[in-house]
Amino acid sequence: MGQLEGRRRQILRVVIDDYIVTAEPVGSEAARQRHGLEISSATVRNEMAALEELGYLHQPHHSAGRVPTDQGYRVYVDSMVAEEQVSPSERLRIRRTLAATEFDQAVEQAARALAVVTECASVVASPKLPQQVVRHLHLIPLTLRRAMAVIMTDAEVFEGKTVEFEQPVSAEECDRLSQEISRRIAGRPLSDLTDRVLATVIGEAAHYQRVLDQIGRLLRERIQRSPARVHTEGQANILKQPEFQDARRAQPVLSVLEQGEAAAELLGDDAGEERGVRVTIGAENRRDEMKDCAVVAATYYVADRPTGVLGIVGPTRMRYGRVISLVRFLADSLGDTLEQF
Amino acid sequence: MGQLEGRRRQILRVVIDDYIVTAEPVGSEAARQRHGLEISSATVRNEMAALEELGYLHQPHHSAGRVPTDQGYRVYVDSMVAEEQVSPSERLRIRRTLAATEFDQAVEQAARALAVVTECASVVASPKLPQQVVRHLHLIPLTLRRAMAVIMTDAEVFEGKTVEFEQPVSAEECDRLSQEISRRIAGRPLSDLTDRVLATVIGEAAHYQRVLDQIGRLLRERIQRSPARVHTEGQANILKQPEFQDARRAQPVLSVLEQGEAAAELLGDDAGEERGVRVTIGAENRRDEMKDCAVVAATYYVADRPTGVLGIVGPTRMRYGRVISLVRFLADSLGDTLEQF
DNA sequence: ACTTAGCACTCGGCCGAGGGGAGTGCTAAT
DNA sequence: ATTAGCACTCCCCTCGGCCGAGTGCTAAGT
Repeated sequence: MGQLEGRRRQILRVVIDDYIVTAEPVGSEAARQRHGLEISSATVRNEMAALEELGYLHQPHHSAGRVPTDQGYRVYVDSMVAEEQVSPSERLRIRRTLAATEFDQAVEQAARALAVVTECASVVASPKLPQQVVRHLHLIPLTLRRAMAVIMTDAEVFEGKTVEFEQPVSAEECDRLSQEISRRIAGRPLSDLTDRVLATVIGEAAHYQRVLDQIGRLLRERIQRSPARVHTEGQANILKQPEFQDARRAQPVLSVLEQGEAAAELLGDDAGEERGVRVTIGAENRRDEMKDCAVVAATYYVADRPTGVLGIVGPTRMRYGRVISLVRFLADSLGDTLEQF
Repeated sequence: MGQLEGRRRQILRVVIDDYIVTAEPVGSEAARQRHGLEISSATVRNEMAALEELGYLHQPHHSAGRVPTDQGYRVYVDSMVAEEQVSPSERLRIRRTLAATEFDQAVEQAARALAVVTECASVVASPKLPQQVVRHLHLIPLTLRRAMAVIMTDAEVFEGKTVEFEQPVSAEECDRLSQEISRRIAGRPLSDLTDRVLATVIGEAAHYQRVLDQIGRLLRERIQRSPARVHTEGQANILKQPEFQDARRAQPVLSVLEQGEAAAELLGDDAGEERGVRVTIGAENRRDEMKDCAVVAATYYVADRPTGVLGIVGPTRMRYGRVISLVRFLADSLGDTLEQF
């Protein structure tokens, strides 16, 4: 696809810049005036016609101004958007918010902060389980024959099914057992903990075999269903956007956001190996409910391991420069915060 | 507020029944026909005018049909709505869903189920902290000088701030300490655990004083801020309602739902001592963003102690009969589910 | 005294026409 | 290659008129 050369490029940029602010189709004269172009509106018109031909702009109807297409936004994001620095005061506010949280609320707070500053809906998919590293496992005795397993990883604490003992186990034994197991599995990623591994973990404690089996099963189930905790905030922000004034247009978008897994997928929770901010525009999204939305997402890292993914969902007409910076900043901040524990 | 006598009562009921289905102002003729009244439309008109005078109905404009007022819905809910039984197949589906969950997901699943069956937004405010009973506390060693406290109550597991030791503490010591503390505080409600109580809990272990202080502080903070975990589901359902087609009308409602505490308050998380289902209609709600909404809520009980509150938020025009039954059923089911752990 | 038929009236919603305005595409001149 | 000029297109808003649903009132009926 033809490289866009100087002036034409500039005009595309101007149109998009303008549209992002006004949410109205941009006419040739408006574009010229508002951005101080030194050429006549007729020339602008010619260029616009060419840009439409090339698929970067679209005309809602004959004799209306132009509106960017997904493809238009694509080249805008890839090569023309100026990243707006996050202001120091904002940086500070966000850092403070995160610093004040407890471990289990960091993810939630990050989502909230992101929603507030971007004025979009935010999604934070907390750690993909298989990659989390086990830190500690503890069996909390419920009765003499039952206990609940609580597992702490580097990124979250979760509790799971209760496990049953074959014979009564005292609280002290529970502790010993927990210690034993913890010591051996700590530091391994969850995905390592297959049955085989667990089986060899405690060779001697044969009569705890059943417990281990159950813990193994519990872990496996968790990992497979991988119900990556997803926090979504600021869904109501979507309704503030002019393109979503009609509830019927907004409804499918919110529905997808409400399904945690679907939302996480939008952020690219699988392909999320690459560093940096990913932008997915309109029809590029897998879900076609999202064809009028753009997703800006980044993977966050704890101790240099990709740990989770976070981002925002808004109309394709968004302030990419600002949003991209913010998403990057929040990914970094959340990573740092989690790292401190 | 004169008692409504026979026929007038019936007409109010008919109007509301009709409006709930059609979402259109109900005219005298329509009311008469669709519900087989044996009187003429003129009589119906007279009664309607009277009902309007009394404040039960409202006329959007001159020569339009009638629409129920909050007060109209109030008497409808209090004395005329026929509670629709939850169908056995639905009961079964819901029970199954809940039975299949793990402890930490029960609340979430309940919210989801409620949203699906009522087609409204659902809110489940998990346990009010002060009343939760401590089951176990465990210190997970992070380093030799830091540990994270994980507390399990009868209704949830939560982790809290890290605590710092004055001198190195081994993993085994951590366990002993956890045991010690757990044994003494287990069975008490969280609200009991003031500093004084904690101080006397372990008299001898003076050099752990600092740890206890920290745990005390942690608990107190948790209790005071009482960030009752709130799960909201089905927000997008609001957008399906004809009264919320305009995003500007829906936006404030969704905003409130997104703020967990605000949503929980709507359900009456404080006054929630009384058994049974509570219905709050339109302007009765504390938040005036909710003036077009009704809230149907119930407290759920674990082992006969009020534990949390759950309910739905929808337009005032809702199928109260069905929704009330469903909310009651889900409160019971969730209570049962939590009880099993 | 209540009910009902009849009727004039009111109001929202739905055209269809018409004017204004923004913006285009084309052509011809620079 | 650029630009001024111009006719044209289409949206949007408003206005008037019409239709229909529904009312309130009055007068007659039971």
